[in-house]
Amino acid sequence: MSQKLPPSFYLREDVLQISKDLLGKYLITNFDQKVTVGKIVETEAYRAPDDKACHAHLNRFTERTKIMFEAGGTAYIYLCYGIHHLFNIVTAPKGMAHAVLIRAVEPVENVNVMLQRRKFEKLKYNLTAGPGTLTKAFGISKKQNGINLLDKKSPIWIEDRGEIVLEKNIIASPRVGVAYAEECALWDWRFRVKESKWTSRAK
DNA sequence: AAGAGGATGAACT
DNA sequence: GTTCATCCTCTTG
Repeated sequence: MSQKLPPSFYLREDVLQISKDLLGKYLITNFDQKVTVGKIVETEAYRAPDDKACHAHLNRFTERTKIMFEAGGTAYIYLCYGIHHLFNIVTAPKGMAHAVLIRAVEPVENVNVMLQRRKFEKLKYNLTAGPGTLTKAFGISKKQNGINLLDKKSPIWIEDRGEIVLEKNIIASPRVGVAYAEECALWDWRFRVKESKWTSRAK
């Protein structure tokens, strides 16, 4: 049992709930006829206009942030520190700038392709732990910014394979790298699967 | 037109 | 724990 998540999943207005619901779902990319699959084990929520850590804080609308105002199900990918491509999923109806950052996945299928892209000799727990590393392992880059994950031709999509992560198995903690966001930096908007070895370093 | 800084990761010591 | 790789976006003048 394996099904692409429907638009209704992304169009909800509770980005915190969606961030938690995405745990245990499957991220799949298909580039160069290579299909890679990973189970999502760590996410972070960003929500304009009140969240100071969100690029679209106060609904700031620029060339970069305009993607976040698209309808739920759109990919928001941008370059961080000049090096890392970070993959977010836009949520909520068009006009609301909410997004979920995918921070870590557990490698599931075609791990050898991920190893190749990362230039790893053998499998290690940091293969896909961290928002910048998983995009590299999955071949995601800024070029896919703005695509619709629900589009039949999309090379990136999310599947539900019937797994449910219970609330008690989810650890909420403050987001990382957002110290500048003042009181918002304290919000527990980072979610990870409790027993997973594939999340980025614990706090 | 220019400059600062960032939702990070890896390789150091 | 520290450093640095490295470039796009936004702000300021």
